[in-house]
Amino acid sequence: MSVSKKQLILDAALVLFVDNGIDGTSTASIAKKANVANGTLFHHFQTKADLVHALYLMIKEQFAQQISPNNANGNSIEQLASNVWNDAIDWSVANPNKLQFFKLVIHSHILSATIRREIMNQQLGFLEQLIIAGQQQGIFAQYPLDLILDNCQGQFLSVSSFFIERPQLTGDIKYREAAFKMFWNTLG
Amino acid sequence: MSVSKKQLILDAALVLFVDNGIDGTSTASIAKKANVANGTLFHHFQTKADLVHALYLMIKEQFAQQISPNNANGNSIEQLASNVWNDAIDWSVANPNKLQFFKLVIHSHILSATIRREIMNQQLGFLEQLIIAGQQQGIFAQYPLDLILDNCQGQFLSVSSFFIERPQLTGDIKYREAAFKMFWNTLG
DNA sequence: GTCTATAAGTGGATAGAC
DNA sequence: GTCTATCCACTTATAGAC
Repeated sequence: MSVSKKQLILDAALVLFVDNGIDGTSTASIAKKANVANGTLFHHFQTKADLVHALYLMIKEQFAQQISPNNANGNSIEQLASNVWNDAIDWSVANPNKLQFFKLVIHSHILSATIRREIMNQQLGFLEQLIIAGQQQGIFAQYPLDLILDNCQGQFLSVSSFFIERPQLTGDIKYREAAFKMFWNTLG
Repeated sequence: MSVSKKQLILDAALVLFVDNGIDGTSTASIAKKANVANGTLFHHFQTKADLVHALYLMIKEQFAQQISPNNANGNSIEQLASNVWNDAIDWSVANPNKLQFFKLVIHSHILSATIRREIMNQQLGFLEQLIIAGQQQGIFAQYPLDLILDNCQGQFLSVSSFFIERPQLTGDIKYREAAFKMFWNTLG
């Protein structure tokens, strides 16, 4: 067995959640798509909400790994911001289901409001540092940080979805540059 | 009877949808909260999806009425944009459930993808005109219109939610001006 | 139009053998 | 860990009396 049943369940769940919504996907259908027995699913995940949360944590880790700026030294704020933004967009386009799942989780009621808020904060930690640095250097306007972060998340989710729905535009430099420019202008 | 049963059902549905999600709300619970029999609900709305759609149409009409710029003449683009943006934020803060319901519908799978896309386009019609005018006057950058619209919707939904979750900041001029500035900067 | 009663099916979750 | 079999509460929607 090359892939664990637990992983098969998570993989099947992701596809079904994106296609039918989280509430619109039954645990039975997940087990069936994963070629796993119903009971096996509940052996690995106590409840459906636990499954959703575990799937989120798995994807979040992958996302964070791709996005975290690994060579911050010597780059301008704008270059750093461009790297982070475009890495995030690239990740979304390469993993459309995972980005869509993020959106589903944020708006779903299956996880508590507390967990959903925690989700958002964790995901934007790196961005927060960058904005604070930019404000200290006088590059960015002194808008309230919490408002900036919510605004940026809104832009990221909507623009990611835009590119996911139009794969032929992903490599279009005019669109890609415009997307970053709009994001960047927001901060100034 | 001052309010029709149909309206009572719509009112009850809105509250329950926002609290528990659309899929998380049963038709039985809607009927119960509306003090109406189960069968009455299905007399007025053939299916649950029909009820959701009808509720959306009702709210959309109210929103459009508040937002549509009624005195476009003689104002600068920036003044027009400010009016539209702040009217939209004011409406959201005054009708938090209705704004949250918009978000639920956009991300719900209960309505077909076609209808959801139509929803977005309709809601941003007035904004499209304003952006085109601004581009023609050279005030805005020549970013692709479809990308701008998706970006703006993302900003509006996230910033509206921000103010709804923090009512004490609604009247805070620093926050309100920052919110508009960020939106406005995006376009330049 | 409104009600009661109920159909017909699905949901998440459990028990217990292997 | 994995499976089969099953419980039972709940869901959307309908039938038919008033």
